[in-house]
Amino acid sequence: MSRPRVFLVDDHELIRSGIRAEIADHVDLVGDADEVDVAVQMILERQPDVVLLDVHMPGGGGLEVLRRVTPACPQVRFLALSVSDAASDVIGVIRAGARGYVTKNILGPDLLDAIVRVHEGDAVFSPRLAGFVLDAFGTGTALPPGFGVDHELDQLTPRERQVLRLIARGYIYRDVAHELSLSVKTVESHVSSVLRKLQLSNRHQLSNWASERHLL
Amino acid sequence: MSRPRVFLVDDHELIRSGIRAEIADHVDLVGDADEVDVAVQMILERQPDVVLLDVHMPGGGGLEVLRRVTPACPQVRFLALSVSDAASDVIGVIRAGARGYVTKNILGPDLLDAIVRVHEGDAVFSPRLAGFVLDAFGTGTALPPGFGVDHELDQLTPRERQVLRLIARGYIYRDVAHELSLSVKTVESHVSSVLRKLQLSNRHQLSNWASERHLL
DNA sequence: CGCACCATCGGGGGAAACCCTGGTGTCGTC
DNA sequence: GACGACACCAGGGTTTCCCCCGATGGTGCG
Repeated sequence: MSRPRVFLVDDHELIRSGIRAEIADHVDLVGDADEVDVAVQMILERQPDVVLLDVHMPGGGGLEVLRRVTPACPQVRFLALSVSDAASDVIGVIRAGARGYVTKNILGPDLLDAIVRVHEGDAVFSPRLAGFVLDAFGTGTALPPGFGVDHELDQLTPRERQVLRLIARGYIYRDVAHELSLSVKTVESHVSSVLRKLQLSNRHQLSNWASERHLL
Repeated sequence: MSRPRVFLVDDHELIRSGIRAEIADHVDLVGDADEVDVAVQMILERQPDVVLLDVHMPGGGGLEVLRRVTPACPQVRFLALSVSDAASDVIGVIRAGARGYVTKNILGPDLLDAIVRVHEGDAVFSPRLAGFVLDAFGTGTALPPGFGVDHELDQLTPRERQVLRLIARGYIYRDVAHELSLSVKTVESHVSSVLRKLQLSNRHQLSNWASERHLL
């Protein structure tokens, strides 16, 4: 596995430069940002392998970044970085799709290790967090591949899920409508709702989203 | 395509060692097992590309292995291996998700070929089975995903394959054009050719087609 | 009852995708 | 040189997609 391309999001310049100094020799730092909008924009452009993400930031915090990037770029992995070890913070970002969570008292080499492991697909937690994270999701072993958690799928109504499945298979609206005995306009409505709820922008992303979660 | 990582499940040590001898020089044998529980456990751990699976085994048989592994690891492909050529056995494992079925009188080189082809996404059946497998599923074309064999991909010109890859990733025509320094009209041309050659009707089906063959 | 949510359907508009026809030029082969 | 395969581009038309707005019922809840 080659050097991970890492993007850094934190609102404190001091912290950013500290982290840079710790990890710059072993990863490719492809950029950093100190606010949500800029971060989202740059991450989408530069497609890093791993985003180091401060959880507490003005403008929605790391959660907002996660929510806006993940639907469009699910292959970008997030490692949350926070001074807090509050359960709600941890659970929040994990549900939003982060692949790990470490506190800022982590040591440089350990941070590096965490980045590498997230890059390779592992989920990484500070030891004292690991326990209750696993508790929160039931058994630990059920978690791993693809932490994503179907929090998002839960938001959909039954009808929307039904439409989603057909759309994801490549049906055009007309055929979905015929299959479900609906009008095309109704199908459009449902698809719009699904796209809005999953924060996707078109049905191509929807197909990918569905196939990544094996919903076929 | 690199050497497939193969796992072997059969309750007869003799058969296992025979198969090992036949194929060990050309694939990476990452393990074997002689009972269902152990097999499931090890397959989940080692994530082979292809599992050679005996259909008749104590403890539920190969079917049970399929049923327990596939939901967690859909990317693991199964090639069923059996002394039986009974229709019910064949249909059963195919429905459970196996990508192929060969009888044990298969010759070493043919077995090797079958493994490689399953690894590459093809579906493989002993010649005398192919007939009624097709019957059982209606028309041949209803069989896939992954049956039609990649004669289809061979039909495409290099440029068409290049366009295909980008389209399958969800690029819109304009972006494909920009990426390849073409006009949108040229991209349309190529896509049209691809759709016609693959007998698909829109780019969404194309995305699915590509992702089933993991061409990303 | 009011209210929120869901499912259904519609209009209109702009962008994108799809389809067909046809044109150019290059290359290799017969 | 003629022919075919391929890559490239264009015009013009139809369909599909996506988004905005709106409307009607049904259902469940405080």
